[in-house]
Amino acid sequence: MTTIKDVAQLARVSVSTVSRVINQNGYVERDTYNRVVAAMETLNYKPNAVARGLVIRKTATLGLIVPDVANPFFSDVARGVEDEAIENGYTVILCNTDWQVTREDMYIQLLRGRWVEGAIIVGNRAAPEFLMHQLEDVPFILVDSRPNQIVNAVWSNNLVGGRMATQHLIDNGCYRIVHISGPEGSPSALARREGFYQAVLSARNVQVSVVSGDFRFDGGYQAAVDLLKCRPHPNGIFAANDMMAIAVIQAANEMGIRIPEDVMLVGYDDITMARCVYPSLTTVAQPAYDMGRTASKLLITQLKHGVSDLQHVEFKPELKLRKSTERMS
Amino acid sequence: MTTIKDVAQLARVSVSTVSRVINQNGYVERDTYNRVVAAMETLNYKPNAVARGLVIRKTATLGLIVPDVANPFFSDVARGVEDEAIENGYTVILCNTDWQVTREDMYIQLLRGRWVEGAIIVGNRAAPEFLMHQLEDVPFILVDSRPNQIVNAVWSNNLVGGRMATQHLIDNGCYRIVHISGPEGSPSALARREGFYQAVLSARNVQVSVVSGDFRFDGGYQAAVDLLKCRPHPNGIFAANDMMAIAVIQAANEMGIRIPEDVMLVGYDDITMARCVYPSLTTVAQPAYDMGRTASKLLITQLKHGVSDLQHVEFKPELKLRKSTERMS
DNA sequence: TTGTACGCGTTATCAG
DNA sequence: CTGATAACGCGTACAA
Repeated sequence: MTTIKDVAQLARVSVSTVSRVINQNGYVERDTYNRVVAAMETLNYKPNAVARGLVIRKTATLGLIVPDVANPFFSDVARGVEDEAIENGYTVILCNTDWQVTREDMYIQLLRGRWVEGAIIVGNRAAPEFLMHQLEDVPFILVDSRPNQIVNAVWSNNLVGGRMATQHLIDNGCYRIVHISGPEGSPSALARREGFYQAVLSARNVQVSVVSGDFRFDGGYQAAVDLLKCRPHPNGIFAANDMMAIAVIQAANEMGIRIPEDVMLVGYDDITMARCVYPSLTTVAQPAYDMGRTASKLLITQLKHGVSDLQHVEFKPELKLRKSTERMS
Repeated sequence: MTTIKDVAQLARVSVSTVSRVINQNGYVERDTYNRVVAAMETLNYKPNAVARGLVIRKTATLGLIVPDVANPFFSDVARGVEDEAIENGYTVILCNTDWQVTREDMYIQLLRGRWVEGAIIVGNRAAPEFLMHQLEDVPFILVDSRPNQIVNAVWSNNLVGGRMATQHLIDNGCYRIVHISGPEGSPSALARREGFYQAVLSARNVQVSVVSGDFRFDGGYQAAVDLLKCRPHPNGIFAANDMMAIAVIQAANEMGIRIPEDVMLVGYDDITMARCVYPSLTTVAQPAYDMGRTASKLLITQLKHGVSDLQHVEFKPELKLRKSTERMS
């Protein structure tokens, strides 16, 4: 391990001089500068970010809390976050909560201890007030969360999205509609469900029900099998995300139930695969990568230029029409 | 910001005593212990991991370098890595290289500076010798890399996998076979391609060619369109990963080319979606999550119990037969 | 233009 | 059982 001291010794200067050339501040003569640079080279010296962080009280790291990176939506968000971060010299710590508030909380404590400069919290379960309290003075931004007026957030309107999806089923003549919802406590899942209720409430002659899923393939598959076993089975399904919708397709295929003839299906997220499954999946699109990137950018801007006004960026959900809701006749 | 000093003051003890109760080492009387705990509670004190890291020279963080977390294979690996890490008190820093060695190198430098205790490098481009030099004394493990005898690694045999995939096409009567390869420099892509060559070499009367892809949907799509425009177009395609294979399906569908009737298709990875696309995708499976988890565990074991022997874990690739290579007649 | 000395928040080594 | 005190590696007044 080579330290600034070793460099100083080799270059026959003091540590402060070395520090000056590293940070490009203060005056240092051309000659000494070169000696120092040479010394750093030969020693293959890398400044120690830990020690440095301790004194300047900045770590140049961000915490990223997502429910599950293995979920395509969140992994896209994560990629956006990291891309923006690294371009600005920040590093990101990855945390998976599986939608458990206890894990969310655990990670927040951990990140605080690690002195992250800011946090990006995706699909959070905990209330914003609670988060503010837990994070204390570390700035953070919510992604894919419930809208609120008190903390920074980038989101897309899941209420409207859920309504659009459901309305689309109604418009296509579905009258036994079920919603496979996301995990309890996922704000976006909640909003989508609310949108579902709003849409069916203003419709007439539709039977509706909601079963709970977990945003994962397996959970969606189970729900779908149970659902499609019923007689009569639903003729319209709105799955709270694409993973579960695709699971529905899988289950339907195996059970010999045709989509869209026997049951129409709408998903949410518009992950890459949505257009490649069979039948291709009608879904509500959200720009995952951009959402992550935007959140990261907003947070970093705040970190660099001091506290700013409350930032709210809203992306519009967009219904992508595909085969899974195409009327046949 | 509250420090150990504040706690000490409030509890009317010295910082060393507070340190003792935090780290559960040394003797401390029941009474003082309680006072200290109480003080920590009321001040909402969190030990500072940065300062702590500086003195004990450990940061309890791992670096995770992947080509692209947005790729389902790598995001599964990432999830496995993080799960094992957090259970052992480690935190992980996420890095995306897009298969660029310069970025790989950049991140390694960065991680070294951050004093990560170990690194997990997935799908690395750089040579192991180079990595050893760059990482110096920070232990690391390779995932999904080219087999070698000098560094720790967990991998699945991509050579065999590639051969299996290709042989399967040959066995099904394909005689104009093309391989859409992964990005140049991806070790797994290279090995799969080699497996492809081995298989076709021992076959007779097959025309073969290789076009280069990038492991991404868009690249695969482009390649597929170009390929399927040819007359006569190939009647067997082995795509180096599922994302590209699914892109092939998409392109074929759009061009009115039937799979498997007109062209058979094999992918690689067996991502969740592989069974849900239409036609369902024959592919070579690798246990992404387990690979990540195993790598993480091996690395951590080494970190905890000191340097150990060279570790090589090999997972067996497994051909999953599905519709995309089903003979029709 | 350069060097000295102190402090960042913690742990660890000693005395007591 | 407890308390000073010296590190850890680096940035930065302040002095020279």
